Amino acid sequence: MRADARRNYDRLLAEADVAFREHGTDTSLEAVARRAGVAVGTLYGHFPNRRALVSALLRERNEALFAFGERLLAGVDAGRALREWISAVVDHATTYRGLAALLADGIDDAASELHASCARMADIGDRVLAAAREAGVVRREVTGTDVLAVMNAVAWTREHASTEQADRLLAFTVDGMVTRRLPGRVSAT
Amino acid sequence: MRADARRNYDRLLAEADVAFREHGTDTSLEAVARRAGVAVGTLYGHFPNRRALVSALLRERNEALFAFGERLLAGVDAGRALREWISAVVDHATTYRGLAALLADGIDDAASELHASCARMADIGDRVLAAAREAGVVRREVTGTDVLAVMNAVAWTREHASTEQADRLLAFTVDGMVTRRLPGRVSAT
DNA sequence: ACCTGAACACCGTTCAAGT
DNA sequence: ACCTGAACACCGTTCAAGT
Repeated sequence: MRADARRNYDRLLAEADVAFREHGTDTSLEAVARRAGVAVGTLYGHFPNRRALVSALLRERNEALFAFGERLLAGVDAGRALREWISAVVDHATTYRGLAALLADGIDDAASELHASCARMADIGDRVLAAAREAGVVRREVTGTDVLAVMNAVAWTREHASTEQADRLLAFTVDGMVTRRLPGRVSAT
Repeated sequence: MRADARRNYDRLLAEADVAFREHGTDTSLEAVARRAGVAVGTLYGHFPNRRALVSALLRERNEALFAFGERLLAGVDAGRALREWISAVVDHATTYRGLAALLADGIDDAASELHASCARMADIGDRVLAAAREAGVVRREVTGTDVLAVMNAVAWTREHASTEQADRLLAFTVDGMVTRRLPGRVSAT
């Protein structure tokens, strides 16, 4: 990669991060290019579409998330691992407004640049869930896609209501998935 | 209202319904006007913005929903009433793709054309919830906004995953909100 | 090998001019 | 009282022409 290309690539990523943080993933790509001091064509040269840009921005963050998941799997408390995994993914899906929708759609669309990381997330989720099931802490009918569905729904609720409200929703749902329940109190997440 | 104005108004509503059903609430208003055989300015004359158009389309549907809610309140089984109310609102919020987001945002935005109907929905929800609480079938910490949050989250999940998946999510969440639980089975909704 | 920027097709919204 | 359609400002995406 040529030195100037590298510089443009980095600038585009940096400005995209700022814009996504501020206006969500639906922000204008033209504006991103403008703020990066680059022609639109340059942006499209590096990132064929919006998802590719999002995907590139999430790269390191994804690695950290997956590593965290593996660490949870190596731990002992399967019930706690499930809760913490869900929380971690929700946090991740909340990085930019609009990201929850991209991720939810990415899992079903093999052509999406986000598909690989979605699949990886699903895989870790399956294993965390399997461990929790084996430990007898989740109901047997809970599936991996159930877990994905809660995570996305809760992330979306953070965008459209509040973090607090989303966490309450999460608490009730996890409680409905869990085998035992503390009497009279929503279980902590 | 002049006769031609009335005709344009009706045509716009009809075409908007078709377009919203097909492409969601984010569809092009220019295209709606075009298909209605009317200039864009005419559309804006009748409906100052997208929400006003959605709101007008939902009018009768809203009335039916509210009437159903009142009927539920007059019934006897408070637990069943809560479940049915949630289901009914989820169905309603699923009329057009993108509607769940509009409704979720509408409750907090007093200036939104959808705010009044959102408030009405919230009010009925509060009363249904109060009855369920009095009957001892829901946990005491469940709030009216918790109920709103589930409904919106589940409606959104219908858009981005599937009706089946959304209904599973709903079942788990309601189960987490409910006082008693059938052993080993997700309760029906 | 990469960048530029004009080109095309589309959109939301407003408003002077018409009837 | 209502409608028209041009006008303005914006956007996504492509691609011939440059370096």
